[in-house]
Amino acid sequence: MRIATWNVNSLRVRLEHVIAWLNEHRPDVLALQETKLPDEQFPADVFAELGYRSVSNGQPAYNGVALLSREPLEDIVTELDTFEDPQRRVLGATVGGVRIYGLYVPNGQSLESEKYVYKLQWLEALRTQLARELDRHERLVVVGDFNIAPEDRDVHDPAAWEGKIHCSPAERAALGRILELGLHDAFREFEQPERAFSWWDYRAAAFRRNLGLRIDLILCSDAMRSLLRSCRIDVEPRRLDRPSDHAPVVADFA
DNA sequence: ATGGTCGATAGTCGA
Repeated sequence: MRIATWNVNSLRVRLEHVIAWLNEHRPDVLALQETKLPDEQFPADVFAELGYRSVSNGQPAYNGVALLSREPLEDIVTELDTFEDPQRRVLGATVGGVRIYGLYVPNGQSLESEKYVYKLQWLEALRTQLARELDRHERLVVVGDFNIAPEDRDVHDPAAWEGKIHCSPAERAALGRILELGLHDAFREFEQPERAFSWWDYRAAAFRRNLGLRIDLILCSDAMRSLLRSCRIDVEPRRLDRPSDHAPVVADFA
């Protein structure tokens, strides 16, 4: 089972990139973030032609997540049960006996921002929800744009980013508490190239200089880790014209 | 060079 995640930063703009990528890589499940589309404008028919069912949890202009799947998506959830949130950031479904969550974790903006408080509260509610899901589902995979670089090796310049948004101790601790539930960062289960990132700022030629962060993650439960065969970041779509600022991340399970 | 670029949208906000 191939599971992938991609923050597309507007599905309207990136639709042709997503279509091409689906046809080339044929994941079983693709989680999308920042679709920036209300559900009624989600191009479900386009994906259906490619053999993908889909579910959208969208809103206009901001946020928005979706799941595409070759097999039926069952028991869909669109909320964190313990966190009232008008922002559309969560989509969970069961596919072939695997519980899958696609997430767009709040950015947080800066440590002084109210959005940072919101981010940390949101992550705590996510922890509560994933604990409950693990009680019910041995096979759990949680993917998406976490807006947290787990470790300094996930940051192009750790000194410059020390204590900054995406890298602050509180954010990393919040992610750590989620991992302590019994989840594993699939990417780090394998030997990887150094300076491997999944997001590069549009400014200052950051991609060409590989000045990025690894903030797009695939987490998996113990049972899924035993099935995990590979995990990689596909930087190729970042080279295209009008790219998303994020690259897709792909994990293969037996 | 203390900015830079995108996307959604219609003057700015969010990333």
